[in-house]
Amino acid sequence: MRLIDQLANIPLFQGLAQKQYEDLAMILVDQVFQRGENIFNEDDEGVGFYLIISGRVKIFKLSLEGKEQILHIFGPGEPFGEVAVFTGKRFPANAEAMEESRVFFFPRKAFGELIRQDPSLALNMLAVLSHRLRRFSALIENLSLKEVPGRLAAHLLYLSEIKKGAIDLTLEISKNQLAGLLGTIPETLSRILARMGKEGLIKSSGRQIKLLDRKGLEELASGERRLA
Amino acid sequence: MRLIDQLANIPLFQGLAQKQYEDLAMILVDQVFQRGENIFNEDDEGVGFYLIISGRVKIFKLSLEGKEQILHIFGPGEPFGEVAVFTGKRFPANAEAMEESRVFFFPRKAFGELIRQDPSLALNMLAVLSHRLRRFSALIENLSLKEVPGRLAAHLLYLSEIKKGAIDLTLEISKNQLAGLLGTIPETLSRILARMGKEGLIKSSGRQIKLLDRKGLEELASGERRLA
DNA sequence: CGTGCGCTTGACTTTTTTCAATAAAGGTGG
DNA sequence: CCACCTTTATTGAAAAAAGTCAAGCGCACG
Repeated sequence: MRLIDQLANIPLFQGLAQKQYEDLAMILVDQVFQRGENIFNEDDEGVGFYLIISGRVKIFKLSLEGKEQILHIFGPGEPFGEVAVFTGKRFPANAEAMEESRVFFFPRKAFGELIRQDPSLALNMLAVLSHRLRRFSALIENLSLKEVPGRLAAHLLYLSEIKKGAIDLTLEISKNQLAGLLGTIPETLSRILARMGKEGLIKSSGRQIKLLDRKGLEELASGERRLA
Repeated sequence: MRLIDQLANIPLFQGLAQKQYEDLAMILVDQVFQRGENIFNEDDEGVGFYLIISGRVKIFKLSLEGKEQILHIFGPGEPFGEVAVFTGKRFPANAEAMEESRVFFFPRKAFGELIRQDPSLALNMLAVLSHRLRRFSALIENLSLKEVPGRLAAHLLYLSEIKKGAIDLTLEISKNQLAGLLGTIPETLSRILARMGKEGLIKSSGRQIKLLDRKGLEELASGERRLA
């Protein structure tokens, strides 16, 4: 019954009845995707959703010219593709494994039954979606209200916050991907990183970034300050 | 029983048991806001959510310099502020009545009880949130992947689609607000409208906009074409 | 009838992207 | 372990897009 224990540790499935775990285990499909492998594409039929067991998956939009805007990067324990399940429409974005990733796939119909039976599951799912909407609000705010240095500063502070205020950060993604996450391109990111370094706000080498002037970064993020 | 009938016609409350309508009617607070009146602010405690009965409400973020990014414009039958209910955190944006608006307020705790009792209510709410995430994905895509002419073209086509393909559109909001919705400023919007007119894509006067070259607009929206 | 707001236009500045070239890093097979 | 090749990152110069500032028009509303 290893599988059931695994499910019980997922936040999304917290606090369910034993029977629910068994049912979940019955309907899921265990899948593995290789690094770079495509999981689904925008406009594919949304026949179910996924839950990451190990690895990382990026959800992104693509422009005609090939520029990509990353919407999310998800890791273990996080579900993705649920929106299509509840709207009954197609996936609104693409999903690709960033490294070898194991995921559980939950078919739409069967999962719908389960959720109908257990309000806790529905409430958990509501919390997940709400949290996601909140993150999107922040992303939209950044994209439209801040220029790139502000977005980057906000992102660095966010990373630091996740690490309980740590000053030494290690990027978990390539700078190309970070650019995609910030809604810009690698060249621009590179320049801004360099400028932040010159102004003594950060010290960056490779994927290591050290925050030297937190207050300065906060001012940048809020728009009170700008880079020379 | 007028109130209950009113509730039964709201998509969010579709298909509930009679008892649920009575309960909903018991907990709601009937409120009216004047044009321009503030309903809640970003970072206010999320003590409940709202449902619009009549009027229109805009949800928006504000930058330090006062530029506003409109996240949503909601009308009758649409709920707003629910994210705070399910995350237990503060509101992620501001809400303001765009005209005299009547809303029902549902206190967080009481509503939580109801949702726990009725999976249909939870499922409806999931559908609403999913739909919203989908719209946000589109907004993010537009903000980061398209330049302003493309966003405007996409928006005009969207308006036309809502009107079943009508060619004559009437803006329901001021151009200032349209600018906020598109993530730009009034001056830029004004210029682009003028350029689209010169190129024979549209004809605009005041709040009337006539689409003259749908294919051209589609090309703009997808990035295949650009304005001279 | 004047004040104010929404809208437009012009000139100018800033920010970001594009294009191109090069450097550094990382993995693969010999 | 090294040479090779691909991917990732950086930098400069030029072009394009959007934003700022300022001025002016027209229309609604008190």
